[in-house]
Amino acid sequence: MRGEYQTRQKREMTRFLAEHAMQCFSAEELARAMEAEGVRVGLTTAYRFLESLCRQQTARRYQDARGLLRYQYHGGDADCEKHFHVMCSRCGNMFHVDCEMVSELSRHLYAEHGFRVDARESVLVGLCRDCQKGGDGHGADGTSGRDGDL
Amino acid sequence: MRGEYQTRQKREMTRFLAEHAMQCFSAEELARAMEAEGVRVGLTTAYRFLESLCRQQTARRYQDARGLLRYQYHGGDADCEKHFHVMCSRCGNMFHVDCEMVSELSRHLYAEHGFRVDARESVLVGLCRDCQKGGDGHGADGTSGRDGDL
DNA sequence: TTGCGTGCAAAGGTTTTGCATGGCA
DNA sequence: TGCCATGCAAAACCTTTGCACGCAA
Repeated sequence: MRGEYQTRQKREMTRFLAEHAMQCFSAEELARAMEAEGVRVGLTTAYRFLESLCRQQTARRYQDARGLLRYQYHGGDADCEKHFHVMCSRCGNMFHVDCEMVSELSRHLYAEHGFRVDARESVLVGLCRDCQKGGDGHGADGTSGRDGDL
Repeated sequence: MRGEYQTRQKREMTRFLAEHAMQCFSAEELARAMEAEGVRVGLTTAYRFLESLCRQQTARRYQDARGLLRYQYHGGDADCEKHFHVMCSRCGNMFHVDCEMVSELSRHLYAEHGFRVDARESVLVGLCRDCQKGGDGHGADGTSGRDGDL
């Protein structure tokens, strides 16, 4: 019989990510966060789970400023053609910016420069509002309660 | 005495990169390309050389779609605030797109969304002109004679 | 002669894979 | 019972570091 099994780990990771939708986690951060919730999840399992979410298009994968793979759960309803992905080089988080300039930019780059942009995969880098304020930053743990939109 | 030494490896790598300005190489690709030119350069040396170019601002470092570190030599005269960096997800090369929309976009994102973009670090992903034409692509070796502007 | 540069080998860190065991259906 | 899922350990990968030797100045 073919099909996926519902396991404790998957159920809990899914719940956790849904509760922290749009936040960004590396596999290790997720595993650690799960442990903090009282659910031990192996690193391998976290990797496999996050990869499967990406395959199902319910999460997005990207590399943060240090080259670490991080994942952002969006539940499948993120219409990523319509917003920019902006990543803060300081805290490592990624945000969505809903903006009418996205389509304008895509159109322009194709019409004038022949380049077919994939907005889902493109990431603008810079400083988010919080990190511009200075201070010592929040590290790149992705768990600081920030949500996915600027 | 403080100062840099001019060695055969540095001289040859510099020459090669200048001849292939704006093309993208990983350390391994560079080492292999040098070998093809009859100059053996250790992988470590290639890494160190490319990193030093980045420190001197004569090259830029980025990660391609597979997470590999790749370097683009631009000789220091690239005014990267004024163009987009667009990376082809198929061939892995990065191109510059001189475009007046860059500053417009930066201004807009800051004014309307509070995000301070760093155009030098930002990479738009998609398909370059060549790869849109289909065919089997050229692989990601960065040595296919393409130059850095679309 | 001095000390920077080189390249091998080894270490480092992240992600993936192999495999025996455990758990869902 | 039959598979799928899990997690440990090990492998795979890319990149960086340590160190002895070579070479530029």
